[in-house]
Amino acid sequence: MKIIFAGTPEFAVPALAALIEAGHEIVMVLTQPDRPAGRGMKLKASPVKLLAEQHQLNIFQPTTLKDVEAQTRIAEMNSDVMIVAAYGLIIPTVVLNMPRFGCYNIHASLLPRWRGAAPIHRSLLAGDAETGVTIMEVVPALDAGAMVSRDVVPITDFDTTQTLHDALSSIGAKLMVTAMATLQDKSTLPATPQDESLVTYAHKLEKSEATIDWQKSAIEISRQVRAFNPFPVAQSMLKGEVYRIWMATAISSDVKAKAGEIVSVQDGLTVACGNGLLHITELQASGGKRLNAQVFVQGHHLKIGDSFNVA
RNA sequence: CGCGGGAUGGAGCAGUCUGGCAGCUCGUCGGGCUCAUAACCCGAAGGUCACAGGUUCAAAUCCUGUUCCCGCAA
Repeated sequence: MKIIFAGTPEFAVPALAALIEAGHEIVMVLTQPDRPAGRGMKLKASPVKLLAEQHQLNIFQPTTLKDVEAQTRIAEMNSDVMIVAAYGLIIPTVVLNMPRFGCYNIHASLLPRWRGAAPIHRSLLAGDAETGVTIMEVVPALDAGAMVSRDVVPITDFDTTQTLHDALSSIGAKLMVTAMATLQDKSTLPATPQDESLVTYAHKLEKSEATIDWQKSAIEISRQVRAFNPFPVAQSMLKGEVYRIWMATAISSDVKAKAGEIVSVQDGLTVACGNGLLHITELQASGGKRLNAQVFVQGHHLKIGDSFNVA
């Protein structure tokens, strides 16, 4: 089939790769314009663009899809279907209607739960027992289209946004390839509408949510740490320095100590919370690399009784 | 040239301000203790202090340039 692929970050890469592998004709790849990013603020190409370049695909990076010139270029493709995976630009209705079989999206949650920008983070933060991927029709309203297929992934106490992201993006790629095979075969894809009464929204992460409040329970803090790995990373102040906490698990315990206080430096770092203890296994000092907590302790001379700022 | 931190035996760090014997916590190797151990005791090896130049009687330390790593911001 003649496919237009619209995606930007790493999440979308496996899907594009799988569609190429499946033998579809990718007539155009839409991705966000190169932006200044990283240290030095050099222009940086999106992960999807890098893959598209490797396969010498037709790349299009408009700043907006609202102007007629961009819309004309897309219309000229005479595509069968458009696939959207974390593209990041609003797609006007006129563009949604261009491909013969319409427009399909890969979304990293079990819709209708967690529509919106940060579904993986929010499901982890909320302590959901499971998450997943949904393939659905793209409609003008945000992530509100009828659902074509889905797959469920359990969330463990050791999952992070990183691990779920990787798992979900590869599942999404498989589901989309299957969906496209059905569409090619039957020229139609059955879809069931979302139950509007179960809708929740996954709002974008705010930087201010990254600071740990040690008065919360260890379970909540552990979720926060894992939800914020690999970005923007949970952090806390100690002796005037910022430390980024990369990985931590909750321990239930009766140990009495003030919230934020270090209660053990054996086998990593253990810190008292409002309820229970947080066992930190990986962290990073400013200017330093992320380190296994045991190794970290050897050089940083932290003592029992040292305390992180409570919030 | 967006802002800032860093590079020191295999790992993580101190020492740099105020120039004067290369240190700490581990790891590794050897020995001891032990029924035994990731425990404890004794000992040893392991360094171009990122690279290049400069100042000095003397540079990890002060000055100049370069490379690489990290955080912020986006």
